[in-house]
Amino acid sequence: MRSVATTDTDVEQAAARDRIVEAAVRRFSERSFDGASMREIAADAGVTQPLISYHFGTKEELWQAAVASIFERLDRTINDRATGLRGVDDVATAKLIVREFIVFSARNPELHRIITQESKADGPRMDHLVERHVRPIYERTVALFESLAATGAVPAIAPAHLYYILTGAGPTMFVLGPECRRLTGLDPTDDQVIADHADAVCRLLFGPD
Amino acid sequence: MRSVATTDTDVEQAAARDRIVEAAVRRFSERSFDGASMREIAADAGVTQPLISYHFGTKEELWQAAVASIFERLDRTINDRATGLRGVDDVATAKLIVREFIVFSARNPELHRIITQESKADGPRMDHLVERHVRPIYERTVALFESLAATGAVPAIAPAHLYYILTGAGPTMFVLGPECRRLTGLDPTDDQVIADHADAVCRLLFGPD
DNA sequence: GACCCACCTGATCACTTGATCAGGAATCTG
DNA sequence: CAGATTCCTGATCAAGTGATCAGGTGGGTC
Repeated sequence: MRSVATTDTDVEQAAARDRIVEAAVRRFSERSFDGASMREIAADAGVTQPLISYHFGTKEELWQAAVASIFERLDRTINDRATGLRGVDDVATAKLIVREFIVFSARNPELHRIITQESKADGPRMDHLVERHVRPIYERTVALFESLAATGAVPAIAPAHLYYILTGAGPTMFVLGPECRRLTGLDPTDDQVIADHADAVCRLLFGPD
Repeated sequence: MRSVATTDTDVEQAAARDRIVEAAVRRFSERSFDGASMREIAADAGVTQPLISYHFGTKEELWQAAVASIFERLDRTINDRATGLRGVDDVATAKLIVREFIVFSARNPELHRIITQESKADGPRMDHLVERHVRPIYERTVALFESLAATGAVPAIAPAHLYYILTGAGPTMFVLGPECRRLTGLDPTDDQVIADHADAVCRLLFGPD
């Protein structure tokens, strides 16, 4: 006999819907929208394919749910960090936020993998991604860089360029995790490697110290 | 009447085989291996789909030919630049090589688009990419960074991290060209924008001057 | 009990995919 | 001229795709 609340198996406690979203994030980020099949995602989540249609309608809507899920995780992580730093020096806060962003990208490479896949060409998914999720982050980042540049904490480089330098230099090592492992011998999931990379990026952006 | 050498149309002078490779580079880089269909590529090249099988065998081999084509272009570009700089100061040469790499990535975003697609997960195509094309470039880049770091021209950051910082910070703005256009209003194919980005990256890597 | 409703599955649809095959057309070779 | 070779196409195949539908099951309400 089992506890009352669970269904029949006990390994799969999470609601099927949540497991589907998790599997979708994994598959979409690894294999791209076209490369990931709904049957694969379903099998990964331990359900059948029509159940995905039942919960999400189309593949497109499943993708949107998956994307919303990882961006929500990013927002929560950064916001928690920012509120925890209330009252601290602005420049020190910025450094820690940048560091938190890089660590997040290392632990959740799916986010930038999906962005990279969908933003290479115009299309409805790029549209959704940019207007619904990326733009707010971009605006905040640009504002941050502008206030930092005003105090001289960061080189006087146009914010748009700084944005792509940061979102390129920070996550790429982890987005290309398997390549990195093969090419350099470093383990991109290792905490020390992640810290080293965050150090390196921060040093280039903010200077040594 | 036409010249003797051409077939029947005069717009499509290039050999069909070359046009197929060009179309394959375009489609594979934009839509990923799974997302690009051979019929689409064929139509793009103005031929039929069985002709691709005739020239290249499988889709996998077509992909390899496309990849070889862009890496060849990169090698030629960098080598031409390097030989043209024979005898120039080492640090100055390095700066110009880095700049050339960024400009190339802006004009040929397909290369990093394909790398990003295939190196997110292990697989036969990642294997091919890394061992056949990326590793030689990585080795040369690491050697360059080590000699630069020895003279203090570049911060003392482990070469593997510098490699992913450079290959991230440089090309990302152009890999995500459509996003960049939408997000920032900047045109990532504009020569001035490209030069500004190369300036910014070089300034962070090599310091101001 | 009867009813409903949220959750889930097997079967099946039309469609696209990569691959294959037989054959056509032009050019070169003897 | 005949024969071979290269380049190319239409037709077709089995396999996999996303989507849909009828039905089934268990827990809750009346």
